[in-house]
Amino acid sequence: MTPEELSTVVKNTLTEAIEAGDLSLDTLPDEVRVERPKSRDHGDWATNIALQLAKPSGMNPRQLAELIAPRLRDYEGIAAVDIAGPGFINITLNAAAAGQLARTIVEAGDAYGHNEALTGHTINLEYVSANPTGPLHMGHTRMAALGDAIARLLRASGADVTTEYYINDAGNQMNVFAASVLAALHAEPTPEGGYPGEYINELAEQVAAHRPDIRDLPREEALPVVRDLAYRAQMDQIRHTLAAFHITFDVYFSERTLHDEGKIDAAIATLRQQGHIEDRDGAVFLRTTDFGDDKDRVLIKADGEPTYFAADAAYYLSKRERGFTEKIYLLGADHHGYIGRLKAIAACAGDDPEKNIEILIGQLISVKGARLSKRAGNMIALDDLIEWLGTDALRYTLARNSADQPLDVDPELLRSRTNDNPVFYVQYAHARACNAARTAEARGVDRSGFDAGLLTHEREEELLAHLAKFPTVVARSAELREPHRVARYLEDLASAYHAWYAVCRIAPSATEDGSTAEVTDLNRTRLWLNDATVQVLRNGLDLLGVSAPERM
RNA sequence: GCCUCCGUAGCUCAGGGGAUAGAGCACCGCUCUCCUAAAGCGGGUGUCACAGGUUCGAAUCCUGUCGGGGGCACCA
Repeated sequence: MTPEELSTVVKNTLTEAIEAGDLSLDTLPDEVRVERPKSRDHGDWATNIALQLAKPSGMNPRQLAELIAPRLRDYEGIAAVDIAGPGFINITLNAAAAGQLARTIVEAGDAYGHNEALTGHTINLEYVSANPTGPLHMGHTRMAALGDAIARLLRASGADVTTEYYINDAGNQMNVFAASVLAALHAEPTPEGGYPGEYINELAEQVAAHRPDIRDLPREEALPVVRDLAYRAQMDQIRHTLAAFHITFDVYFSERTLHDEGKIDAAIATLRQQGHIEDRDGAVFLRTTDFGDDKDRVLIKADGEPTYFAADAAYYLSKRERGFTEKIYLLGADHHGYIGRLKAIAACAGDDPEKNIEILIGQLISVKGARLSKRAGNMIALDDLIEWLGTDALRYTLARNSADQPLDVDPELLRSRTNDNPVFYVQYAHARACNAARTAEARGVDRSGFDAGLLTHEREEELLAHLAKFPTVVARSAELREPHRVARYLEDLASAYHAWYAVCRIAPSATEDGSTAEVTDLNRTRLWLNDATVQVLRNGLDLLGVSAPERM
C-alpha cells in the first residue's frame, strides 16, 4: 500500500464520519498528507489531519482523531491505529498489505511513479539557449542538466512538454563573431571586443574547408559568408555536445526568423493595439511598469533598430500563439533581472503572469572557485567536462544540488570513483541488484511464487516504505521543479537497499559441493522485492537522465 | 540604493508549518570460505546567522538587522 492509497482511505473515513453525522465540516481538504514518521515507534505512516481539521470542525484534535481511528482500524490491510501526541494518527500496516507493493511496482514497470497532476497542461520549457558564438561551457551545463530533468519530471506528471532552445542568431554579436573568425582565417589577432579562444581557430578551419577561396575574397564580401558558415558549424557542434549529454530539444527556435518574418513588427503592432506602447524621445517603449517592472523597456531604439527585448516580446507571443498554457524559462542567476520584464510581457500580451509564465533561476556554477567566461577565453567546454568526468557523474551531480544554491564543482572530487560521488552509490545499488537477480535465477529462483506476508524483516519493511514514497517524491519534485529531490530520494533508497541486501539473502546459498539449497517462496518473494527496487532505481535515474548500468 | 539567492554538525549540503532537526565526507572500531566490501554495522556533534511577530505548534511563514553570492543598459 502506498501513502497515496492510504491518503484516499483516510479521506474516505472522513466522508463516512460526515455522512454519519459525527463530524461537521464545510469542505474536505483537497489533500490528506500521509507521511513516513521519523521514528519507527510512530508506526509505518502518520497523518496530521486531525490537527489540521481541529479548527474548522470545532473539535479538539485528539477528539477528532478518536473519531477517525476506529474507522481506519476496520480497513483491511491496516494492522493498528494509534493516536499520539497532540493528535497524530499513526498507522501500522500488516505485512501482507505492505509487501504487496513489490508486485504492484513490478507490474507497473516504467509507469510506477507517474501521476496525472499536470494532465491537460501544454508546457513550453526553454533552457540553455546559449549564444551560437561559442561552445557550451560549465554555466550552460547546469541549466542543461536541470532543464532536461525538469522536462522529464513534468512529463512524468502527465504534462505535454515541448523543450525549446532559443538561438540568438541576430544582432551585432554575430558580426563580432564573424569578424573574430575572419581574423583567425587571416592569422590576425582577435579584434577589439571579439571572441578569443582556441575554438575560433577551429571554426576558421571548418569555414576554410567549406570555402577554400575564403581568404582570397574581399573582407566585406567574406564576412557574411564566414558568419553563416561559422554559425552553422558552431550550432552543429552545440547539438553534438548536447547529444553527448543525452539531451535533445524538440524545437530550436531562431531569433533571426522573428526579424526576417516580420514577427517583431507584428508583435509591436499587437501590443500597440492592446494599449501598452508609448512613443517617447524617438524610441518605442513597452510600458512594462504597468505590470510591476522597474522601468519601461525600449522595443525600438531611437536609431530605428529593434532591441533584444523586442525579440523577446515577439518570441513570447510566438509561444503564446503556439498554444502553450505555461511558458517556463530556466535562466541563470545573471539573468534574474529579466524576471520583471518577462512577466510584464506576459501581462501586456493578456496572460496571467502568475500562471502562464514561470521563470526559474539557477544559481551560478564555478569550478574550483574560478568563474568561467567565454569572452575571457578561460572557459571549460562542456565537451571537455563530459570527456573528463563522464555524462552520468556530471548530470547526477548537477541534478542533486538545489538550483537555488551556488555550486562549486571540484573536478578532482568528481573524478574520483569513491563514495564522495553519490552517483556511484546509487548506480552501484542498481548494478548490485541486477547481479543479485542474475545469481538468484542461476540458482533456480523464479517468479512463480509471491507471498507478500513473508516480507517481515525490519529491513524489508524499511525498503518497502522507501519504495512506497517514490510517487510522492516525483509529484512533489515536478510541482516544485526541483529535480534534486529525486536524487536525494534515490540515495536514501539505495541506502535502504544496501542495508536490506546485507542481511536478507535473495538467492539460496551455494554449498561446498556446488549444489544450492532448496528454493523457497521466501527466495521468490524477495526476488520480486529486488525487482521492484531495480525498477524504482531505474525510473528515478531515468528522470535525471542518468543511466542505470546492469553491471559495474 | 533597488531586486534576487543563500546563512542548518568540523566540511559539503538535505529538510521549508508538526513528534527526539538528518545524510555524505572527515575521525575511531568491527563485518567478506557468503547474491558485487563501489557495501553494511556501531561510536557524537548543533545558539538551524540575529531580533521581533503570526500560530495550539516555527529551522520552516511574515518584518527587520547582520554577513556572503549574483544582478541593475536605447548591449547582445
